[in-house]
Amino acid sequence: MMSGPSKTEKSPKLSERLERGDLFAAPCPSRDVLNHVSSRWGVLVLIGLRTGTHRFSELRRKIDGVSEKMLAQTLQALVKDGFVSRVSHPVVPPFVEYSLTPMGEEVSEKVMALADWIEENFARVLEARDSIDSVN
Amino acid sequence: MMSGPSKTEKSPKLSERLERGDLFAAPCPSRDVLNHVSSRWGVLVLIGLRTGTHRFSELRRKIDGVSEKMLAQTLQALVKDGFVSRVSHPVVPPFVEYSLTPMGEEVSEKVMALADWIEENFARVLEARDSIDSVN
DNA sequence: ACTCTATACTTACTTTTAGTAAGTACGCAC
DNA sequence: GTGCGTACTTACTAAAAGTAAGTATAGAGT
Repeated sequence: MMSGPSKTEKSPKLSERLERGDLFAAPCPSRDVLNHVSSRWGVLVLIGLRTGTHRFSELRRKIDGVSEKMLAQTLQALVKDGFVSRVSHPVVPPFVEYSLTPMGEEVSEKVMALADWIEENFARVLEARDSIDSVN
Repeated sequence: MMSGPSKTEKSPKLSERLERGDLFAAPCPSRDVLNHVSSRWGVLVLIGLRTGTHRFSELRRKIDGVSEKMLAQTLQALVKDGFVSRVSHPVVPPFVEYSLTPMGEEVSEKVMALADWIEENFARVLEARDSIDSVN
């Protein structure tokens, strides 16, 4: 009767986990990167830029529902992480171009694969929700 | 003079975009699914369950930093969407088992691919951050 | 001349969400 | 009978996201 629960999974030391970049370790810095990429708007920006360079307001119109504040914030994080490049032309009115870096295109592919899967299998999710509701 | 900014990208009607499940459309319901899956803890739960069935507190210990509240909330969303199955044994103390459904294994693969990419390329992100800092 | 629009942001403020800590029911070991 | 462990839920607090307005400047329209 569950005398030895598997709570005693062999636990590699924290330092070891961090060296390899273990996402399960709380202080793992790659968690931040993952969060930027998989954040609500991060995902959509990475996918939105796949068709090429966009300026700020163009992206804002494309990604329905994003606020200027959040778009700016999201872009800043992605630029800092090296996924997006920002080219600002010092004219008036402002003209700034955003595009994917080579690295950005790589993550974008992964993110896109995930998003595509969800769009394609959305009907199955709806079915699952229905049958679970009927169980309760 | 940028007289004709490309703000006039041909915009398919909202109804059309929703029919195809267009993530760029704000009211698209698959955005919710994507958010559950790509949420901070959703990602880690989906990856954590890949090695097999876990009970609640086992997962909590595995995913360092998650609170009981958030783990419960995350699991509930994933169960409702049909990615995770929950089997409760009516004993005391409580014994509940969580595991990936076939559908859950499919998304988990995509999520895992993304997470793996980030862990493998984390060094490149750090380099990017450094060089950007030096530009400013 | 003067208002209006557009750009790419930032800033103050409000609302929503996440995180923290404690509580719960029950059995078992000590 | 005191404390531990399970799988949660519930208040409360902190952090994040969302909203609205402000900013500088040029060109279009009236």
